[in-house]
Amino acid sequence: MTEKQNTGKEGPDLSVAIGNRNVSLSDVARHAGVSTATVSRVLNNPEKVAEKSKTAVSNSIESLGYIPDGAARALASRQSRIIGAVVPTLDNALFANGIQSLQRRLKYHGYTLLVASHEYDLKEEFNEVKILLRQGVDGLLMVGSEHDKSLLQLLAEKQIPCVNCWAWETRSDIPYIGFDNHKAAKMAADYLLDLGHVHLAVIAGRTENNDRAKNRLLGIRDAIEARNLELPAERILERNYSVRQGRDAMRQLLKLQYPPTAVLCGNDILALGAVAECQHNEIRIPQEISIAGFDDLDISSQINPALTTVNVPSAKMGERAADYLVAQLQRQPLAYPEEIETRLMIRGTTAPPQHGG
Amino acid sequence: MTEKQNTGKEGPDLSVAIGNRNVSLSDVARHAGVSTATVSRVLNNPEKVAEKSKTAVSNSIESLGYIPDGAARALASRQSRIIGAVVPTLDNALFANGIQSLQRRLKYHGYTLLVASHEYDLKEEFNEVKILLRQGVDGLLMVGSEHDKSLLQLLAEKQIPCVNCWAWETRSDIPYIGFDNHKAAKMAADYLLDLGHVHLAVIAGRTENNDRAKNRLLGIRDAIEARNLELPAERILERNYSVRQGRDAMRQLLKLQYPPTAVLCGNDILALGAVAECQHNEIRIPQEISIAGFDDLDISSQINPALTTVNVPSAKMGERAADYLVAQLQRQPLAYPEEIETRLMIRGTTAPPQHGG
DNA sequence: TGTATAAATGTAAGCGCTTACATTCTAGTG
DNA sequence: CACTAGAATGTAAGCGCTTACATTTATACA
Repeated sequence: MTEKQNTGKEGPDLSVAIGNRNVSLSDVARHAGVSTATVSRVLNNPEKVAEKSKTAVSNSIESLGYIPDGAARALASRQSRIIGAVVPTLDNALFANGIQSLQRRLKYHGYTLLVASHEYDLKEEFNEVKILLRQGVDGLLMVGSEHDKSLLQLLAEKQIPCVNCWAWETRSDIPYIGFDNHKAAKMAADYLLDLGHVHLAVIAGRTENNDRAKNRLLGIRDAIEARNLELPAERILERNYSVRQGRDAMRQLLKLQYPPTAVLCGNDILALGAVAECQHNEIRIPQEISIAGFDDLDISSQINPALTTVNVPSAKMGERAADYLVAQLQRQPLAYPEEIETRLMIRGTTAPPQHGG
Repeated sequence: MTEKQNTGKEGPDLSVAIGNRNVSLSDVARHAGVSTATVSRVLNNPEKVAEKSKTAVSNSIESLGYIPDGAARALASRQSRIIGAVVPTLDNALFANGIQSLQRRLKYHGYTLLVASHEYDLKEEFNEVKILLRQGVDGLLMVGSEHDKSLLQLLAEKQIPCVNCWAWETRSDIPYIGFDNHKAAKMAADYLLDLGHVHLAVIAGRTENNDRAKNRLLGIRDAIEARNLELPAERILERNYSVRQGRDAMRQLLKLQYPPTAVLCGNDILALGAVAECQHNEIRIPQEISIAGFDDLDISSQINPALTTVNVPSAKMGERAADYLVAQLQRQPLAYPEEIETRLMIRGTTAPPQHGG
């Protein structure tokens, strides 16, 4: 195929040299002796190309070390094959896990993931979405149900497929693939109440700008009030996502005149801290106090005693979200929002209250 | 599977209106009564534009809701303002934390982060880098010192600023911003040896395709051999990154005819498992057995007893990496590779061996 | 063998920006 | 006032692809 006076010395690569210009699609076309359109087709619609030219082009691509230019492709085709995700932070096992799984699945579908985080600042979230849109993402994943007003408006304008995760709502403009934090937290609270606990306390995550934490707290409160019991303010502590803060909160609860017999935590990290603090004070779990978490991290089932908690299938959620977004992009009408089930994992940190405690 | 004529009665969606074309830079130009070049200038070199047209353009941008098209900009300017990072997985607190910090800092510099993960598969890593390059990243962050040969060649061709993290090497084509795993692990091992331990065991992370785990193991071995002691094969266990596997490994070590008096773990997660298993068997830490970790996760200082471990400043590393890459891109020659210091955090899980144990 | 049809390929017009270069405007100077 | 340097702006040529449409080639059938 020695086109023109092209010294097709072959051999892998080399080329390069002086004018460090990257090899472009038209270089490939020339090298393979076809038009640029044909090269583009073997890249995007190989079924429309004759076997013969397909192999010629593939060989040229290989030997020139051609890498398509995503920007040019995105500009011409109006799609970037990039999906954006905006999460509060990666520095939270739950999100990291879900995002990892989202990414794996997107890769499987041929998409790439662009992540941004807003650190629990809704204005910042809006800003990040703008940046992602600017970068030309084809689809968008967000966390929770609380967003800046302008965000929703922007999304409506842009008409980009998007999905909300880690939460669940039925009436909404944006589809959800997630779970009902309120319901799940209520389930955990009901379980403790059924065991006979009356004096509950809550170590919640920060609820500001965080509908997940808010709804979990609400679910617990609703469960308690449904039984005509009370959850006084001094028994509701809000803490940042850290083991240390979980410990601090528990320390404070233990100082109360009538300490709770059961503590519900907004997430496992706080629960782990609560457990640690009790052990530090030689308070026996679950005999003297019951503790429950939320998330079911890997570690939670491994500590002594193992933590009772609500299992949140983050990985599954990430996967479904990927499938959903890709289906939307490929106009497969089968895709639909989905409520992911949570399960109460009853383990060693909970038991009925001590009689005559 | 009603193909075709499927009227997507479905839920939300609603796809598109009619003239949904996005507003472009030339729309802005027309609206503001200037040329496209001027609009572009106020976006990229505002100092070259007269105050008057600057405000006119800004107003038009605002009122039209213009969002620049990143692909077009990247194509024309040859830079995307995107930095790529390829990590083994996000599902590891250490990486998630470093990436979070990298991202925060990149944002500060006006860059966006594109993350990929290869799940400890070097071929896959190469593949991911190709994808990132295709997407037009301006710079690249990778983890560790072991990479596919073709990766290095590709990088050399592309001439893109890049940096290796979570490892440290002085002679290398690629600059490092990280720490010396060998040295740090040796430091931990030396500490235990200094305490008088003779029968050490190691629960290492998976070393295949993982130079960090490999070097940590090597550092421990070197420390031991430097004292003419031995580390027999049955005292070296390799396990995946999970608390459960840490427990399993410790269980196995405890079954040995002569159990170790001290166990060095390749990371804190494994160490947490090891601690849990001992507690489960009512083996007192540190009286009967010493355990040390590596990474210093948030939780490690909060358990009882607190875990002795090597502190790895991931967040700092991510930040420095961001600064370095951006400096390279802006041709600021001040940027240089940097060794990040690790520290041994001596806490409650380690003590001299029991006499006559 | 000729013709209709389908398959394969080529041609060339953009996609929405940036930027080199050309042009116009402004203000300072003799 | 004519002239000039420098600032501000405009013009238009791409950047590397995709894709509608035109053209050529292959295939089937009478």
